[in-house]
Amino acid sequence: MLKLYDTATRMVRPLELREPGTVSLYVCGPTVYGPPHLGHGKSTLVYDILRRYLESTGLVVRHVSNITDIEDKIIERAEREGRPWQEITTKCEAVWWQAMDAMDVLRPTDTPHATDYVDEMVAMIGDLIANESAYLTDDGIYMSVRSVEGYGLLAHQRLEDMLSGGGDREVVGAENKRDPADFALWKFTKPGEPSWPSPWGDGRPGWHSECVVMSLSLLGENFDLHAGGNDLKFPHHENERAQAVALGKVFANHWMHHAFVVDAEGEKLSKSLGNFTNLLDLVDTMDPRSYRLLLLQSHYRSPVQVNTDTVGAAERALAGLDTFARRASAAGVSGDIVDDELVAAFRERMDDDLDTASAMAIVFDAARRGNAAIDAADLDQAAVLAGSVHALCAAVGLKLKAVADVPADVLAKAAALDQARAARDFAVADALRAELQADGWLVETTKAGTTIRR
RNA sequence: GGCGACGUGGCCGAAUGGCUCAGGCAAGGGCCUGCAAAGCCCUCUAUCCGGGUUCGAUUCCCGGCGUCGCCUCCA
Repeated sequence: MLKLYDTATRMVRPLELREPGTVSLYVCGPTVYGPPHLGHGKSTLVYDILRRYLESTGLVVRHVSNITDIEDKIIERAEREGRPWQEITTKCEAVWWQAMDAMDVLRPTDTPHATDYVDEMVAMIGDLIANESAYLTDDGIYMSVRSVEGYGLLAHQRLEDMLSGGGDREVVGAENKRDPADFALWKFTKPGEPSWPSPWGDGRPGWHSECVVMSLSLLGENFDLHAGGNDLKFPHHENERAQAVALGKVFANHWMHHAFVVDAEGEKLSKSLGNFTNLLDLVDTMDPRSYRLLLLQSHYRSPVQVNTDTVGAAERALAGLDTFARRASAAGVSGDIVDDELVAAFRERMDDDLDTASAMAIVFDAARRGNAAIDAADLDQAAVLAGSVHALCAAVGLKLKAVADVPADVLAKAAALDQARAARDFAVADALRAELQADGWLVETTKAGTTIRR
């Protein structure tokens, strides 16, 4: 069984399932107001890896990840550009899925949109007012965090300590709040802003109310795992939990948070980073699988640098795995047989808080031994290793390419190259190879014939 | 000011109270090859500093230095 670090208890502990055989997972999704950045890529890849791994062990994963399609940033951009806010959210969401598809990230089983759950949010806020956990002010409804037992569970700080420092930071909505730590559940609308009706006046839900309603609505109380970026621990997740707890509901059983994508100085990602402007740029210029492999070679709770150097190194490592897949296929040993011991070793590493780096070390080692087996013409051994490597890679969403896409004219040139070699006309053969290489192809001339790939 | 994380070889990056401290990238040598490439074999280099606990610490504790995160919208 998978053991995961739990932010609430600060321990690696077994992920206990509410319903045996099924994992209920909620991942905080994007606010759609701009192109996805590298950090979104890490987030979605980390949880895609988790999900695929769980599924590979036979579990059913109910994976809910929302689209936040109403939020201050969306409104700001709409106003700034003089466009309808829906135009922005629709466009940005389309771009989001485009990037997800490029990275081969599985669509969540449910992708609730905040705007579809406003009625439920209003109902929940009403309940919070009714039990005096929330109160009405001139500019909206606020949650009274002092009323919540155990507030600070994820922040691991007492409220007083959280509020005592911070230097010159401003307290949002200070003039209306009873306590500086209180947060907005409902914001009354200003002219020209999107709004929904409520018993207290037209307005829009606060961000923290969106996720708690969507997660509880789709997954129900006491769902297994709530996940997101490190920054969401506090206040976002803390505040989601506060609302559920105030209503007497049991919220997530386990909390998972991943570390950021950072720049060369170890600082959190700003707008553009490294040599990539955003996620679309990365998937356009590199093999998107190499970003997945880069993350697999580190730990999800460690910060990671994502730039052309690090992704490039992963791309070359990936090329080695592809080569093994290709050689195995050429040797006719690309079957489905797996080595149970390898799978067990792999799972042991994965089950230990997703030690993907060590798990991948097992895969690389298997690929190396597989290549050696092919060289030694030990095809039985090669078949088991090839099948295992394929299966283990697939378990973390990495699809190896056993066949390269090569256009007919290039293949024709390769055939000509082989004819020249057969005729021992090496001058012509070398010229043809140089031509192909000049066009960006990797050319391998072997006894068995020439292979071409990118 | 409060809370927390991190500091491993040329680079990235796991693990670990002792047994030769993964793996990837890069580098060097070799095998193979018409030559390359790919593959395989071999080699190379590390646990920030100072104390402490211990038979023994990179690992645990304390201190220092350095870096970063959260406390405000944020994956």
